[in-house]
Formats: sequence, structure tokens, C-alpha cells
Amino acid sequence: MVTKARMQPKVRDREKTERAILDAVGRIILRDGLGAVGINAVAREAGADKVLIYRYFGDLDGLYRAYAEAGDFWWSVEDMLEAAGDAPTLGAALKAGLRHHAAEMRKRPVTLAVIAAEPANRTALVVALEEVRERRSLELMKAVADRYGAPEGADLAALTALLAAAIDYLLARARTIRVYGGVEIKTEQNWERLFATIDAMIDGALAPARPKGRKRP
Amino acid sequence: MVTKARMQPKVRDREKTERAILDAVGRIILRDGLGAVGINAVAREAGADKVLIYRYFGDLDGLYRAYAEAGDFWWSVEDMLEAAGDAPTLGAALKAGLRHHAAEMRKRPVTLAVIAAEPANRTALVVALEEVRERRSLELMKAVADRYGAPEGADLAALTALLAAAIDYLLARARTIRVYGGVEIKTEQNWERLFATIDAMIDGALAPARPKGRKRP
DNA sequence: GGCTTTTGTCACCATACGGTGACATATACC
DNA sequence: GGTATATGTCACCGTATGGTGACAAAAGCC
Repeated sequence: MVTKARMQPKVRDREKTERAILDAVGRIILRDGLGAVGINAVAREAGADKVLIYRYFGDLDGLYRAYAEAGDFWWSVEDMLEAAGDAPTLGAALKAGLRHHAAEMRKRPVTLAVIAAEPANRTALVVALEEVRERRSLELMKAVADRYGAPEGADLAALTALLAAAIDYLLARARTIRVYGGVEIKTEQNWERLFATIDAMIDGALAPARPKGRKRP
Repeated sequence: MVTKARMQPKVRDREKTERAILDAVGRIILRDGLGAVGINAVAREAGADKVLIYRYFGDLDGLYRAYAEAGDFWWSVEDMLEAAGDAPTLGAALKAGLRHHAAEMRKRPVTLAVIAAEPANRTALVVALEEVRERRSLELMKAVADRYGAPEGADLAALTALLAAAIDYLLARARTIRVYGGVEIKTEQNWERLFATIDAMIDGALAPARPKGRKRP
């Protein structure tokens, strides 16, 4: 009779196991995308039995929530204000802030992977990150208004929403494609081009409304 | 002995079956997202045996390609130029064009669903739509340059890429969320607000570069 | 020492997936 | 009419998934 060799049992350390599981989630998101995260895949990647995932995190959603709490997925408002620094005008602060935003996102490839999967894959992790985004943008709006006052005749929330949406989307897309609408989006150099245009757009949106027909030079 | 009742065989009509299968693809994308499209799901939804999918389309990629060819996923350049109509300036044409773009996208929920899944789900259908997008934007750039000439000191490609990215992304996100960055994005009315800001951004990006320090009113 | 709890391992289950071979029969062609 | 082909139906296969119950043994507690 063939007796199956039992696996050499791991040393018992719940903390370590939990960390291994959470790390595995990050690696899978990065390598195969958020959609590839599943109980079996995580257990395999972590080298832990899947029953432990159920025991420690309840279910996949619980695991997502734990992962969302453990990770660093976003810039903080303080960081952002510091990046804007002593910008003399609201426009300058916005330009610096959006550059900072892009740089911080680039530093967090897992966040970009989640953003890429957001519209298609409404998991608890996605919801958690969306909440962070909304909270941050509200805080930031408030802080900016305190410092610079409300811009006259301009819609600051719409402006930042549009530009942040474009930046997030293009950064996420750059993970898999090289060109969008004829513009290279992969490298940081290419983004200089985009930021030049973004700067001009900001100036336009914050400029006092011009009377019609004054555009021709 | 129990004899299983055979299914009442369908009338034999390959064309009709193929259409039923392709229609099923669209319904699934719309209802459950691009990620839910699979051989079994499509066969079930179409009420056809899955072996017919293999026979008629080869495999899932072949099915995607057939679906991409059969469908109407995008505006045509002629339509777009007509929408811009007799806009007197490049800026006016751009504003009208982007509004047209958004309206046309809204009319094509399947396209929006595919865009939503694009970053996460690189199927043959996604690739096909990406190709359409790139081809269209190049054609359009050319047509615009022919009519209005190249804008001085402005990066037309970057400008349209950024604004189209923001619009596509927010429209796709509006399928599942209500607010982005504090701005409502669900209804067409809410979009009026966004378009007002987009107009100002376009004016800014197309305005001749202003000398520095001239911003304070 | 003896007991309970915690951690880890393993063997299952039902379900769904993509994919294939075998068969039945309506239709088209000679 | 007779035959080949196209269309449709069904029964499988191997694999993977999410999920659970049973067991072994280390760690903690009295």
C-alpha cells in the first residue's frame, strides 16, 4: 500500500500566515489582475491552505477589506498640500498637485491595477479604494478653498475630476497599451507632453470668462 | 428503462443561428460585462449548442472578431465632421465634436461596457475596438488639420486624447457609480456642468501661450 | 500532567468551465 | 430516388473553482 507523504507542517504563526496571504493578494493583482484573485489562487500563491483564508478573513470580501486596510494605496492630503508647497496661485497649485498625483500613482502599481479593473470588477477592494478617492478629493477641495479661496466663475471640482479621470485612466491604460488617440502614454517623458497641455487647460478653465468673439489674435 | 426525451430539434438555419449567437454576445456584455462572455454562457443565452460556436466561429476569439465586425461601435468621421458642421473656429469644432462623441457613446452602451472592461480584459474584441479608436482619431486629426490648419503652439492630439480619455472613462464609470471626485456623472444634465468646464479648458489650450506672470487680474 | 484552543493539512463535494467525439436527420445536389 | 453534406443534439472528458468536514498536532492554560 502506498502511503501518501504528508506535507511537512509549517511552524504555527498566524501573523506570518496572514501576512503571506495578504502579500499573495498583492502579487496576484500585479501579475494577473484583480480578476484573477480567488480563494484557490491566493492560497496557492501564499503557500497556505485555503481553509486558513476562510478562518482568518471570512470570505473573499473580508480578504479584500483586510487588504485594503493594510495597504498604502493613495497619497495623503498633507503630502499633496506639501507638494503644492508655496504655489502663489490656485492654478500653480493645481498643476503641481496633478503632477504629484501622477507621480504617486505611478509609484503604486497595485493601485493602478485596481483602477484598471474598477469599472468591470466591483469587489470590496474596489469599493474601498473608491471611498478613499472620494474622501481625499473632498478634503483636498476644502483645503484648497481655505488657502486660495473659491475661484471666480470656474468649477474647480469639475476641473479636477476631469483631469484626474484622464490621468488615472491613461496611466491605467499604459499598463497594456502604448498609444492612446495617437499620443504615447507609456513613459514619463511622453507625459511631459501631456502635462504641458494640462497646464494650458488649467489656465483656460481658471481664467475669468472671456467675452465672446475675442479669441482671434 | 428511462429514455431521455431528446430536445425538439431546431429548424436548420445557419444564418439565423449565427445571428442568435452574436446577439447573445451583446446581451451578455450588456447584462454581465465582457468578462462574463464565454462559450458556455453564450451557447446558453443563444439557445444554441456550444459545438455550433466552435463550428461557425472557431473559438472565442473568432467569435469576438465576428462580433466586432458585425456591430456598430463607433461614430464615423463623416458624422463627426458633420456634427462640427460650420464651426467657425477650431475651438468651436472641438467643443461640438466632443459633445457629439459623448452623445454617440451614450447611444452605444455595449461600447461603453467594452471600454469599461478594456484595461482588465484584453480580448480580441477589445483589441478590435482599440484599433477602431486609433484609426478614427488619426483620420479625424487629419481632417481637422485640413479644415482649420494646425493650431499654433497647441498640442491638438494631446488635448483631444486627454479630453476623450476623461469622457470615455467617466461615461464608463457612470455605469456603476454616481459620483466621481465629488461630481455627479450619471445624468445628461450633470454632464452640462462638465462640458462647461471642458469648453473653458479647450479655450485655454488653444489660446496663444501667455507670457508668465500675467495671470493675476 | 491533562485539557482546551489554535493552527495547519488533507480529502472531499457540487458546480462550472472549455473542449471533443459520436450520432441523428433535414437539406442540397446528382 | 439515392447520396453526401450541413446542421443540430447529446454525452462525455479533464480541469479549475468556491466551499466544508475531519483530523493531527503544536501551544496555551488549569
